[in-house]
Amino acid sequence: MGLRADAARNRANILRAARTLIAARGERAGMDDIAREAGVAVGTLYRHFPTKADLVAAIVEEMSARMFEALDAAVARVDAGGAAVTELTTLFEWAADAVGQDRGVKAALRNLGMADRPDLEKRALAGLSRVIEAGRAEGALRPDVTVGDVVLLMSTLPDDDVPEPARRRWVELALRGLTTGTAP
Amino acid sequence: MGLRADAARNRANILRAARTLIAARGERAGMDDIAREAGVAVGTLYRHFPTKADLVAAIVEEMSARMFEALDAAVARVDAGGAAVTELTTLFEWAADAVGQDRGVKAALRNLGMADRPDLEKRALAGLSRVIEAGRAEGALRPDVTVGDVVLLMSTLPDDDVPEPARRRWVELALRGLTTGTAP
DNA sequence: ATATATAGTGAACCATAGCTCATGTTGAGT
DNA sequence: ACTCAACATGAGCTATGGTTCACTATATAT
Repeated sequence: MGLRADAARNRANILRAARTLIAARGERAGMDDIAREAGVAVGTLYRHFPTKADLVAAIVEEMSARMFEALDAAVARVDAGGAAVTELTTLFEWAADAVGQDRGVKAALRNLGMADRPDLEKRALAGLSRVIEAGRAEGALRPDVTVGDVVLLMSTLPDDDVPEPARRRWVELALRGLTTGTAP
Repeated sequence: MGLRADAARNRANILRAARTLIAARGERAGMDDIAREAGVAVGTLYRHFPTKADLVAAIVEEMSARMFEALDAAVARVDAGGAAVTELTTLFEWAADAVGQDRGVKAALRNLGMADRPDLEKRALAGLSRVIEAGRAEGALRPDVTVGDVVLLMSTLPDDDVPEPARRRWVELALRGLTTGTAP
Protein backbone atom coordinates (compact mmCIF):
# COMPACT_ATOMS: atom_id res chain seq x y z
CA MET A 1 0.00 0.00 0.00
CA GLY A 2 0.98 3.58 -0.34
CA LEU A 3 0.60 6.42 2.13
CA ARG A 4 -0.43 6.09 5.74
CA ALA A 5 -3.82 7.64 6.49
CA ASP A 6 -2.50 10.56 8.54
CA ALA A 7 0.23 11.18 6.00
CA ALA A 8 -2.29 11.46 3.20
CA ARG A 9 -4.40 13.88 5.24
CA ASN A 10 -1.41 16.05 6.03
CA ARG A 11 -0.27 16.05 2.44
CA ALA A 12 -3.66 17.32 1.37
CA ASN A 13 -3.62 20.01 4.04
CA ILE A 14 -0.15 21.09 3.00
CA LEU A 15 -1.16 21.40 -0.61
CA ARG A 16 -4.25 23.36 0.32
CA ALA A 17 -2.23 25.71 2.51
CA ALA A 18 0.46 26.16 -0.12
CA ARG A 19 -2.17 26.86 -2.75
CA THR A 20 -3.69 29.57 -0.57
CA LEU A 21 -0.48 31.24 0.51
CA ILE A 22 1.26 31.06 -2.85
CA ALA A 23 -1.83 32.51 -4.48
CA ALA A 24 -1.72 35.39 -2.02
CA ARG A 25 1.99 36.08 -1.67
CA GLY A 26 3.63 34.18 -4.48
CA GLU A 27 6.99 32.57 -3.80
CA ARG A 28 7.47 34.96 -0.93
CA ALA A 29 5.31 32.65 1.13
CA GLY A 30 7.60 31.04 3.72
CA MET A 31 7.83 27.35 4.49
CA ASP A 32 7.12 28.03 8.17
CA ASP A 33 3.99 29.97 7.25
CA ILE A 34 2.75 27.23 4.96
CA ALA A 35 3.36 24.62 7.65
CA ARG A 36 1.48 26.65 10.26
CA GLU A 37 -1.41 27.27 7.87
CA ALA A 38 -1.54 23.52 7.22
CA GLY A 39 -1.56 22.77 10.96
CA VAL A 40 1.64 20.80 10.66
CA ALA A 41 5.27 21.11 11.75
CA VAL A 42 7.94 22.19 9.29
CA GLY A 43 9.55 18.79 9.46
CA THR A 44 6.38 17.20 8.17
CA LEU A 45 6.27 19.63 5.33
CA TYR A 46 9.81 18.64 4.42
CA ARG A 47 8.94 14.97 4.59
CA HIS A 48 6.41 15.47 1.82
CA PHE A 49 8.34 18.02 -0.19
CA PRO A 50 12.10 17.74 0.36
CA THR A 51 12.66 21.25 -0.91
CA LYS A 52 10.69 24.39 -1.43
CA ALA A 53 11.18 24.12 -5.15
CA ASP A 54 9.42 20.75 -5.06
CA LEU A 55 6.43 22.23 -3.26
CA VAL A 56 6.20 25.15 -5.63
CA ALA A 57 6.50 22.79 -8.57
CA ALA A 58 3.57 20.79 -7.25
CA ILE A 59 1.42 23.92 -6.97
CA VAL A 60 2.48 25.16 -10.39
CA GLU A 61 1.47 21.78 -11.75
CA GLU A 62 -1.98 22.21 -10.27
CA MET A 63 -2.21 25.57 -11.99
CA SER A 64 -1.13 23.97 -15.22
CA ALA A 65 -3.89 21.41 -14.81
CA ARG A 66 -6.47 24.18 -14.48
CA MET A 67 -5.03 25.82 -17.56
CA PHE A 68 -5.37 22.58 -19.44
CA GLU A 69 -9.03 22.33 -18.53
CA ALA A 70 -9.64 25.79 -19.91
CA LEU A 71 -7.62 25.02 -23.00
CA ASP A 72 -9.27 21.66 -23.62
CA ALA A 73 -12.70 23.24 -23.29
CA ALA A 74 -11.75 25.87 -25.84
CA VAL A 75 -10.43 23.28 -28.26
CA ALA A 76 -13.60 21.25 -27.85
CA ARG A 77 -15.76 24.26 -28.67
CA VAL A 78 -13.63 25.03 -31.70
CA ASP A 79 -13.94 21.44 -32.87
CA ALA A 80 -17.69 21.77 -32.41
CA GLY A 81 -17.69 24.65 -34.85
CA GLY A 82 -17.22 27.58 -32.47
CA ALA A 83 -15.39 30.70 -33.59
CA ALA A 84 -11.70 30.32 -32.88
CA VAL A 85 -11.14 34.01 -32.14
CA THR A 86 -13.86 33.93 -29.54
CA GLU A 87 -12.20 30.99 -27.88
CA LEU A 88 -8.79 32.60 -28.01
CA THR A 89 -10.25 35.70 -26.44
CA THR A 90 -11.85 33.61 -23.73
CA LEU A 91 -8.52 31.95 -23.04
CA PHE A 92 -6.74 35.26 -22.71
CA GLU A 93 -9.41 36.65 -20.43
CA TRP A 94 -9.36 33.52 -18.35
CA ALA A 95 -5.60 33.86 -17.99
CA ALA A 96 -5.85 37.54 -17.12
CA ASP A 97 -8.35 36.78 -14.39
CA ALA A 98 -6.28 33.90 -13.10
CA VAL A 99 -3.14 36.01 -12.95
CA GLY A 100 -5.08 38.66 -11.07
CA GLN A 101 -6.29 36.24 -8.44
CA ASP A 102 -3.32 33.99 -8.08
CA ARG A 103 0.36 34.86 -8.12
CA GLY A 104 1.23 31.26 -8.89
CA VAL A 105 -0.40 31.37 -12.30
CA LYS A 106 2.31 33.55 -13.73
CA ALA A 107 4.84 30.85 -13.05
CA ALA A 108 2.56 28.28 -14.67
CA LEU A 109 2.26 30.45 -17.76
CA ARG A 110 6.02 30.81 -17.94
CA ASN A 111 6.28 27.06 -17.80
CA LEU A 112 4.41 26.88 -21.07
CA GLY A 113 7.18 28.66 -22.87
CA MET A 114 10.20 27.11 -21.22
CA ALA A 115 10.24 23.36 -21.15
CA ASP A 116 9.93 22.10 -17.59
CA ARG A 117 7.59 19.23 -18.38
CA PRO A 118 8.13 18.36 -22.04
CA ASP A 119 5.09 16.07 -22.21
CA LEU A 120 2.60 18.61 -20.88
CA GLU A 121 4.17 21.36 -22.92
CA LYS A 122 3.60 19.29 -26.05
CA ARG A 123 -0.04 18.86 -25.16
CA ALA A 124 -0.55 22.55 -24.48
CA LEU A 125 1.11 23.60 -27.69
CA ALA A 126 -0.90 21.06 -29.66
CA GLY A 127 -4.16 22.42 -28.24
CA LEU A 128 -3.19 25.99 -28.91
CA SER A 129 -2.10 25.06 -32.41
CA ARG A 130 -5.52 23.64 -33.04
CA VAL A 131 -7.22 26.90 -32.03
CA ILE A 132 -4.80 29.10 -33.92
CA GLU A 133 -4.98 27.01 -37.05
CA ALA A 134 -8.75 27.28 -36.97
CA GLY A 135 -8.52 31.01 -36.44
CA ARG A 136 -6.27 31.41 -39.43
CA ALA A 137 -8.58 29.27 -41.53
CA GLU A 138 -11.48 31.52 -40.54
CA GLY A 139 -9.42 34.48 -41.61
CA ALA A 140 -9.91 35.97 -38.17
CA LEU A 141 -6.29 35.61 -37.13
CA ARG A 142 -3.45 37.16 -39.06
CA PRO A 143 -1.75 34.55 -41.22
CA ASP A 144 1.66 34.89 -39.59
CA VAL A 145 0.47 34.30 -36.04
CA THR A 146 2.17 31.33 -34.39
CA VAL A 147 1.74 29.37 -31.21
CA GLY A 148 4.92 30.97 -30.00
CA ASP A 149 3.32 34.39 -30.37
CA VAL A 150 0.39 33.45 -28.19
CA VAL A 151 2.58 31.87 -25.55
CA LEU A 152 4.85 34.89 -25.63
CA LEU A 153 1.99 37.28 -25.09
CA MET A 154 0.38 35.16 -22.39
CA SER A 155 3.62 34.90 -20.48
CA THR A 156 3.89 38.69 -20.38
CA LEU A 157 0.39 39.26 -19.04
CA PRO A 158 0.58 42.04 -16.45
CA ASP A 159 0.98 40.90 -12.86
CA ASP A 160 -1.60 41.66 -10.25
CA ASP A 161 0.21 44.89 -9.40
CA VAL A 162 -1.58 46.24 -12.44
CA PRO A 163 -5.21 47.11 -11.67
CA GLU A 164 -7.93 44.93 -13.16
CA PRO A 165 -9.29 47.28 -15.85
CA ALA A 166 -5.77 47.86 -17.18
CA ARG A 167 -5.17 44.13 -17.36
CA ARG A 168 -8.35 43.75 -19.38
CA ARG A 169 -7.31 46.55 -21.67
CA TRP A 170 -3.96 44.87 -22.12
CA VAL A 171 -5.72 41.73 -23.33
CA GLU A 172 -7.71 43.80 -25.77
CA LEU A 173 -4.57 45.35 -27.21
CA ALA A 174 -2.74 42.04 -27.36
CA LEU A 175 -5.61 40.43 -29.25
CA ARG A 176 -5.59 43.26 -31.75
CA GLY A 177 -2.03 42.30 -32.53
CA LEU A 178 -3.17 38.80 -33.41
CA THR A 179 -6.45 39.35 -35.17
CA THR A 180 -7.26 40.79 -38.57
CA GLY A 181 -9.86 43.25 -37.27
CA THR A 182 -9.26 46.83 -38.38
CA ALA A 183 -9.69 50.00 -36.34
CA PRO A 184 -13.30 51.05 -35.74
CA MET B 1 31.65 73.76 -0.60
CA GLY B 2 30.18 70.37 -1.10
CA LEU B 3 31.89 67.01 -1.23
CA ARG B 4 35.47 66.28 -0.32
CA ALA B 5 37.61 65.17 -3.26
CA ASP B 6 37.93 61.53 -2.21
CA ALA B 7 34.27 61.36 -1.33
CA ALA B 8 33.28 62.56 -4.77
CA ARG B 9 35.60 60.03 -6.39
CA ASN B 10 34.15 57.21 -4.30
CA ARG B 11 30.61 58.27 -5.02
CA ALA B 12 31.32 58.13 -8.73
CA ASN B 13 32.90 54.70 -8.41
CA ILE B 14 29.96 53.44 -6.42
CA LEU B 15 27.50 54.62 -9.01
CA ARG B 16 29.53 53.06 -11.79
CA ALA B 17 29.73 49.76 -9.93
CA ALA B 18 26.05 49.79 -9.07
CA ARG B 19 25.17 50.54 -12.67
CA THR B 20 27.22 47.58 -13.85
CA LEU B 21 26.01 45.07 -11.30
CA ILE B 22 22.37 46.11 -11.34
CA ALA B 23 22.44 45.91 -15.12
CA ALA B 24 23.79 42.39 -14.86
CA ARG B 25 21.92 40.94 -11.90
CA GLY B 26 19.13 43.39 -11.19
CA GLU B 27 18.17 44.01 -7.59
CA ARG B 28 19.75 40.69 -6.67
CA ALA B 29 23.10 42.49 -6.72
CA GLY B 30 24.30 42.62 -3.12
CA MET B 31 25.56 45.69 -1.32
CA ASP B 32 28.81 43.93 -0.46
CA ASP B 33 29.34 43.04 -4.10
CA ILE B 34 28.70 46.57 -5.25
CA ALA B 35 31.11 47.90 -2.63
CA ARG B 36 33.84 45.47 -3.67
CA GLU B 37 33.32 46.27 -7.35
CA ALA B 38 33.64 49.95 -6.46
CA GLY B 39 36.86 49.33 -4.52
CA VAL B 40 35.30 50.66 -1.37
CA ALA B 41 34.15 49.32 2.00
CA VAL B 42 30.47 48.69 2.71
CA GLY B 43 30.42 51.46 5.27
CA THR B 44 31.43 53.97 2.61
CA LEU B 45 28.66 52.75 0.39
CA TYR B 46 26.20 53.34 3.21
CA ARG B 47 27.58 56.80 3.87
CA HIS B 48 26.62 57.81 0.35
CA PHE B 49 23.39 55.81 0.13
CA PRO B 50 21.85 55.19 3.55
CA THR B 51 19.78 52.34 2.22
CA LYS B 52 19.78 49.98 -0.71
CA ALA B 53 16.53 51.47 -1.91
CA ASP B 54 18.27 54.84 -2.17
CA LEU B 55 21.04 53.40 -4.29
CA VAL B 56 18.64 51.59 -6.56
CA ALA B 57 16.56 54.75 -6.86
CA ALA B 58 19.65 56.65 -7.97
CA ILE B 59 20.37 54.09 -10.68
CA VAL B 60 16.76 53.95 -11.78
CA GLU B 61 16.86 57.71 -12.07
CA GLU B 62 19.84 57.43 -14.40
CA MET B 63 17.87 55.00 -16.50
CA SER B 64 14.95 57.38 -16.53
CA ALA B 65 17.26 60.10 -17.76
CA ARG B 66 18.35 57.90 -20.67
CA MET B 67 14.72 57.20 -21.43
CA PHE B 68 13.99 60.89 -21.47
CA GLU B 69 16.72 61.50 -23.98
CA ALA B 70 15.22 58.90 -26.29
CA LEU B 71 11.74 60.26 -25.75
CA ASP B 72 12.75 63.88 -26.26
CA ALA B 73 14.54 62.99 -29.46
CA ALA B 74 11.44 61.24 -30.73
CA VAL B 75 9.23 64.19 -29.85
CA ALA B 76 11.64 66.53 -31.60
CA ARG B 77 11.53 64.45 -34.76
CA VAL B 78 7.75 64.36 -34.67
CA ASP B 79 7.64 68.11 -34.23
CA ALA B 80 9.97 68.38 -37.21
CA GLY B 81 7.39 66.56 -39.31
CA GLY B 82 8.54 62.97 -38.85
CA ALA B 83 6.06 60.11 -38.91
CA ALA B 84 4.74 59.51 -35.41
CA VAL B 85 4.34 55.75 -35.86
CA THR B 86 7.95 55.45 -36.90
CA GLU B 87 9.01 57.29 -33.76
CA LEU B 88 6.77 55.20 -31.56
CA THR B 89 8.25 52.10 -33.12
CA THR B 90 11.73 53.42 -32.49
CA LEU B 91 10.85 54.06 -28.86
CA PHE B 92 9.54 50.54 -28.38
CA GLU B 93 12.56 49.03 -30.02
CA TRP B 94 14.85 51.18 -27.95
CA ALA B 95 13.08 50.05 -24.81
CA ALA B 96 13.21 46.41 -25.86
CA ASP B 97 16.96 46.66 -26.43
CA ALA B 98 17.46 48.47 -23.15
CA VAL B 99 15.50 45.88 -21.22
CA GLY B 100 17.56 43.18 -22.85
CA GLN B 101 20.84 44.72 -21.85
CA ASP B 102 20.00 46.10 -18.46
CA ARG B 103 17.82 44.62 -15.77
CA GLY B 104 17.44 48.03 -14.17
CA VAL B 105 15.49 49.41 -17.10
CA LYS B 106 12.42 47.38 -16.27
CA ALA B 107 12.17 49.19 -12.95
CA ALA B 108 12.56 52.52 -14.70
CA LEU B 109 9.76 51.64 -17.09
CA ARG B 110 7.51 50.66 -14.21
CA ASN B 111 8.23 54.03 -12.66
CA LEU B 112 6.56 55.64 -15.64
CA GLY B 113 3.25 54.10 -14.75
CA MET B 114 3.33 54.38 -10.99
CA ALA B 115 4.04 57.82 -9.65
CA ASP B 116 7.36 57.85 -7.88
CA ARG B 117 8.55 61.20 -9.20
CA PRO B 118 5.40 63.13 -10.14
CA ASP B 119 7.32 65.87 -11.96
CA LEU B 120 9.25 63.53 -14.24
CA GLU B 121 6.20 61.39 -14.79
CA LYS B 122 4.32 64.46 -16.00
CA ARG B 123 7.09 65.23 -18.43
CA ALA B 124 7.21 61.70 -19.79
CA LEU B 125 3.48 61.49 -20.24
CA ALA B 126 3.41 64.88 -21.93
CA GLY B 127 6.07 63.77 -24.42
CA LEU B 128 4.31 60.51 -25.14
CA SER B 129 1.02 62.35 -25.52
CA ARG B 130 2.61 64.51 -28.14
CA VAL B 131 3.71 61.52 -30.18
CA ILE B 132 0.44 59.65 -29.79
CA GLU B 133 -1.65 62.67 -30.66
CA ALA B 134 0.38 63.13 -33.81
CA GLY B 135 -0.02 59.46 -34.64
CA ARG B 136 -3.77 59.65 -34.29
CA ALA B 137 -3.84 62.78 -36.42
CA GLU B 138 -1.92 60.93 -39.11
CA GLY B 139 -4.46 58.17 -38.92
CA ALA B 140 -1.65 55.73 -38.26
CA LEU B 141 -2.67 55.00 -34.68
CA ARG B 142 -6.08 53.70 -33.76
CA PRO B 143 -8.24 56.52 -32.45
CA ASP B 144 -8.79 55.01 -29.00
CA VAL B 145 -5.11 54.56 -28.19
CA THR B 146 -4.10 56.41 -25.04
CA VAL B 147 -0.87 57.23 -23.27
CA GLY B 148 -1.87 54.75 -20.63
CA ASP B 149 -1.98 52.04 -23.28
CA VAL B 150 1.56 52.72 -24.39
CA VAL B 151 2.89 52.87 -20.84
CA LEU B 152 1.01 49.69 -20.02
CA LEU B 153 2.54 47.85 -22.95
CA MET B 154 6.02 49.19 -22.34
CA SER B 155 5.91 48.18 -18.70
CA THR B 156 5.13 44.60 -19.71
CA LEU B 157 7.99 44.28 -22.18
CA PRO B 158 9.50 40.81 -21.78
CA ASP B 159 12.46 40.58 -19.42
CA ASP B 160 15.84 39.50 -20.64
CA ASP B 161 14.96 35.90 -19.82
CA VAL B 162 13.15 36.00 -23.14
CA PRO B 163 15.55 35.63 -26.07
CA GLU B 164 16.20 38.64 -28.26
CA PRO B 165 14.25 37.68 -31.40
CA ALA B 166 11.16 36.90 -29.30
CA ARG B 167 11.43 40.29 -27.63
CA ARG B 168 11.50 41.92 -31.04
CA ARG B 169 8.53 39.91 -32.20
CA TRP B 170 6.70 40.99 -29.06
CA VAL B 171 7.24 44.62 -30.00
CA GLU B 172 5.89 43.92 -33.45
CA LEU B 173 2.73 42.38 -32.04
CA ALA B 174 2.26 45.13 -29.48
CA LEU B 175 2.55 47.79 -32.15
CA ARG B 176 -0.07 46.03 -34.22
CA GLY B 177 -2.43 46.50 -31.34
CA LEU B 178 -1.87 50.23 -31.49
CA THR B 179 -1.67 50.95 -35.19
CA THR B 180 -4.30 50.88 -37.92
CA GLY B 181 -2.29 48.73 -40.28
CA THR B 182 -4.16 45.65 -41.51
CA ALA B 183 -2.84 42.16 -42.02
CA PRO B 184 -0.58 41.68 -45.04
C1' DA C 1 -1.97 -6.57 22.05
C1' DT C 2 2.53 -5.92 20.23
C1' DA C 3 6.04 -4.65 17.19
C1' DT C 4 7.93 -1.65 14.06
C1' DA C 5 8.17 0.90 9.99
C1' DT C 6 6.32 5.04 8.92
C1' DA C 7 5.31 9.60 10.06
C1' DG C 8 5.42 13.95 12.94
C1' DT C 9 7.66 17.43 15.93
C1' DG C 10 10.11 21.79 16.59
C1' DA C 11 14.26 23.66 18.40
C1' DA C 12 18.35 24.60 16.30
C1' DC C 13 21.45 25.17 12.31
C1' DC C 14 23.19 27.73 8.54
C1' DA C 15 23.56 30.85 4.73
C1' DT C 16 22.40 35.12 2.95
C1' DA C 17 22.01 39.99 2.84
C1' DG C 18 20.98 44.44 4.60
C1' DC C 19 22.90 47.36 7.83
C1' DT C 20 25.74 49.49 12.09
C1' DC C 21 29.45 51.40 14.69
C1' DA C 22 33.87 51.76 17.17
C1' DT C 23 38.03 52.82 15.33
C1' DG C 24 41.41 54.57 12.14
C1' DT C 25 42.52 57.87 8.16
C1' DT C 26 42.83 62.09 5.45
C1' DG C 27 41.55 66.34 2.82
C1' DA C 28 41.50 71.08 3.36
C1' DG C 29 41.39 75.36 5.84
C1' DT C 30 44.51 78.04 8.99
C1' DA D 1 52.90 71.98 10.32
C1' DC D 2 48.69 71.50 12.73
C1' DT D 3 44.00 70.54 13.50
C1' DC D 4 39.61 68.58 13.07
C1' DA D 5 35.52 67.68 10.72
C1' DA D 6 34.58 64.79 7.16
C1' DC D 7 35.33 60.48 5.52
C1' DA D 8 36.64 55.37 5.19
C1' DT D 9 37.07 50.80 7.15
C1' DG D 10 35.41 46.07 7.91
C1' DA D 11 34.27 42.95 11.52
C1' DG D 12 30.14 41.90 13.28
C1' DC D 13 25.11 42.53 14.34
C1' DT D 14 20.42 41.21 13.08
C1' DA D 15 16.60 39.47 10.63
C1' DT D 16 14.95 36.31 7.45
C1' DG D 17 14.08 31.94 5.58
C1' DG D 18 15.31 27.44 3.94
C1' DT D 19 16.75 23.12 5.87
C1' DT D 20 18.12 19.33 9.27
C1' DC D 21 17.86 15.82 12.88
C1' DA D 22 17.45 13.59 17.39
C1' DC D 23 13.57 12.37 19.44
C1' DT D 24 8.56 11.19 20.00
C1' DA D 25 4.07 9.44 18.37
C1' DT D 26 1.04 6.44 15.81
C1' DA D 27 -1.01 3.72 11.98
C1' DT D 28 -1.14 -0.78 10.57
C1' DA D 29 0.21 -5.65 9.80
C1' DT D 30 0.62 -9.80 12.52
